[in-house]
Amino acid sequence: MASTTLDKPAPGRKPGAAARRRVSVLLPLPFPGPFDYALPDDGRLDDVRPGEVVSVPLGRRTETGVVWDRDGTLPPEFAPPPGRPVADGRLKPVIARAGLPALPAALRRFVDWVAAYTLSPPGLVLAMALRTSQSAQAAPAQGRAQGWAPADPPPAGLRDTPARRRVLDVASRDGPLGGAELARRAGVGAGVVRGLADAGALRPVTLAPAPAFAAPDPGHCPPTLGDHQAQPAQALRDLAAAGGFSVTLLEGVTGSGKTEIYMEAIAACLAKGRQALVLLPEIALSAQWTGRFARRFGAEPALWHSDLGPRLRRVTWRAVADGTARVVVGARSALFLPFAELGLVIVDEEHESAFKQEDGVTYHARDMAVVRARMDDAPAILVSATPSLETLANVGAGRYRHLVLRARHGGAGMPDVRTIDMRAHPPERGLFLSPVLAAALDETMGRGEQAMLFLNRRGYAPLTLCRTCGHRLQCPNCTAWLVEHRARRIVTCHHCGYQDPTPPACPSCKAESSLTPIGPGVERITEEARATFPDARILVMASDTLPGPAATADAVARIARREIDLVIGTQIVAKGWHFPHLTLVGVVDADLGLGGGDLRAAERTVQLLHQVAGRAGRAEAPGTVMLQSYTPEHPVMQALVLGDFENFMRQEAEQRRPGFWPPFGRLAALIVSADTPEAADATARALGEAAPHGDGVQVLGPAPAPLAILRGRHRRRLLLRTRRDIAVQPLVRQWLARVPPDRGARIDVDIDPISFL
DNA sequence: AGCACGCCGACT
DNA sequence: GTCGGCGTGCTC
Repeated sequence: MASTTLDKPAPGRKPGAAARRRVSVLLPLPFPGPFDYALPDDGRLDDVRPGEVVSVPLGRRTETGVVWDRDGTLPPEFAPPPGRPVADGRLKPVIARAGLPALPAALRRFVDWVAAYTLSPPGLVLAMALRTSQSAQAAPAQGRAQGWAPADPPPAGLRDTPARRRVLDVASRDGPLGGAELARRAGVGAGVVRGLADAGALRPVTLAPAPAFAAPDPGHCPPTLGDHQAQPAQALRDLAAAGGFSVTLLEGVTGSGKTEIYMEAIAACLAKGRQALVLLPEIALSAQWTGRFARRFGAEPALWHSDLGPRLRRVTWRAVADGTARVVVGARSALFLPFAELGLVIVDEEHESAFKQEDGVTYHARDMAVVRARMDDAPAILVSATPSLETLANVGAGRYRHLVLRARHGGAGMPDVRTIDMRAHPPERGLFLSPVLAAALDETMGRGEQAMLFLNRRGYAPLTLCRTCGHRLQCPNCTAWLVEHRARRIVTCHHCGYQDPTPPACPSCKAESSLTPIGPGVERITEEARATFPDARILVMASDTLPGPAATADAVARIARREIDLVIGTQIVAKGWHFPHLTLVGVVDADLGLGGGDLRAAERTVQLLHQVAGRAGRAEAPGTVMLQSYTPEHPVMQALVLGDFENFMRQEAEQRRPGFWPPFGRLAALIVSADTPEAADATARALGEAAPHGDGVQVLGPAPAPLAILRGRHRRRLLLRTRRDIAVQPLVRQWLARVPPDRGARIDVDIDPISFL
């Protein structure tokens, strides 16, 4: 964008007659670019600098925005088209500074980059960085506490008593303190302090607010590293100490000690006086992570995620900006914090698809973390036991460095993974656990060890069918079945949240007790396990049975205390939990997730099941993993059985390379949604006709989206695929410009789509 | 995103 | 005769 921050009056012209001095201000609203404002005539804001947060008039309201500068930092094909400049006479003046710390240049460049890459209005990206200012505006600058320091020189003729002596000693030794605290530490009553103040021996001072975050100490409790860890740990320390942008993949099986190794990089970063950011895919993991961090560094990290309270959010945001928060651990939104001196970015479990934000601005936090690191000229570390093919391809191309931890910590062996061929060992009719798995569970619990059943499906059954007329319970708003949740006596849609009491009779033919559950969910597996193992202490872990991070942490603690014999869970159990007494993991349906034509179905299944398998056998007892499958010969099952992830990923790469599928090509998805199928079709057809074409460019679709109706909106999809050396953004931008906007139909763009629904 | 203006139905 | 529905358009 052409407008620079401060256009000084052209030399030789009279100020006033010349162009008014204007500033670009980016507002946290969905406009295509920043707006220009005049500096007020009184000169109050003449020294306003890029990044400063200001309030400006917009229409008849007042908005908070950021003084913006964009001096050609984006590659031209990424830069949004410049807006028409507004005539000087129509400029409104900036109202005032908002009293917030300025957004650092690296963050401003990052906001521009993310907006250009994701084809989002930059203001909406800025909104993520300002997600705190609403509350910051409301609250006045924090009130400063009153404290007392010894008067120097002391007033003449001060009566000296032992109590007064102690107060003055404490005040000079411990620095200025509040009256109550001073009295407490000196072991005197409040009257003594007041007396000294009245006598002029204590002078009132304004106390700096206590820092909200204690400084972590890199030397607090350094780990004793195993032989296999020493070298990678040193490599990461060197990287963080040297600074400068780089990306490193830290790969190591579960239990190889990846966390303690990358904490050494954090130590080096801290020692260098810079801040570190750690991204976790799910905030439920942060409790466990925070504990480890505190043991290593003697202080808690700052936490950042979407449901922090407004007060803590504000305090944290400011502490990150002024540098008192040295280490932040958080979810993807932490990428947009105003770090004063960011020196390291870590993405743990980098393969997790939870890093992809799907609503609002759609971005992949792993990829944007790398961009953020580049903006701050800092190293990035991607961590995983099962790295994504994208990251492995970057390693293969020499763009990323690679550190591999081979051994498992403490000498524990890798779990023994086998398949159970469900064709040869079918469960009894109406049941879902094969006799082989049931026997293994029985034996494990008989030895006093813990077992786990994994099934990535919530509820009782994924489909409910009427035996009389064949009717299936379907969501009224989506192309999806209603899932029965027997414990809550409801049927619900997992896509839009619709729910209804479980109908007593078939809604179609009115036949009584004719509705039959088809297939298993965790609730149904739990029912089966209760019947098979009546004495076992069973705990169910699913997102709808664990209402928050605290409940999740409590469940994990109960398992660790051996109050549970059998854990039955969905996705949530796959996370990096430490279960020291768990020795058997049974995967109820290992084939689940392989169907459905998703580009990454196989990769994701391997990653998920490997992660689940990693819960087994961490301490002395070796673990066993049993995969119930109808296709045990499938490459996914073989990769898990042989533990040969590397070979599997190589094959996966060779399947994607010829068709230029990611990571060997680029994708952009266009999702058309409208109230009626006709409106959706019309816009989808118009997009299809205006589709870009050329060498290395291909458009697939339009086609009904797999979820053809979602939340009552009819959806169509188009997919743009290009060679890796062709950027999709300019193509999509021009493409959309060729299609006239149609009221009622909406087009959402998803760059690098992960979900194909 | 707000907040206007703007032109068609049931009410004091 | 008005209050009010939310459709379209604008905000430097």
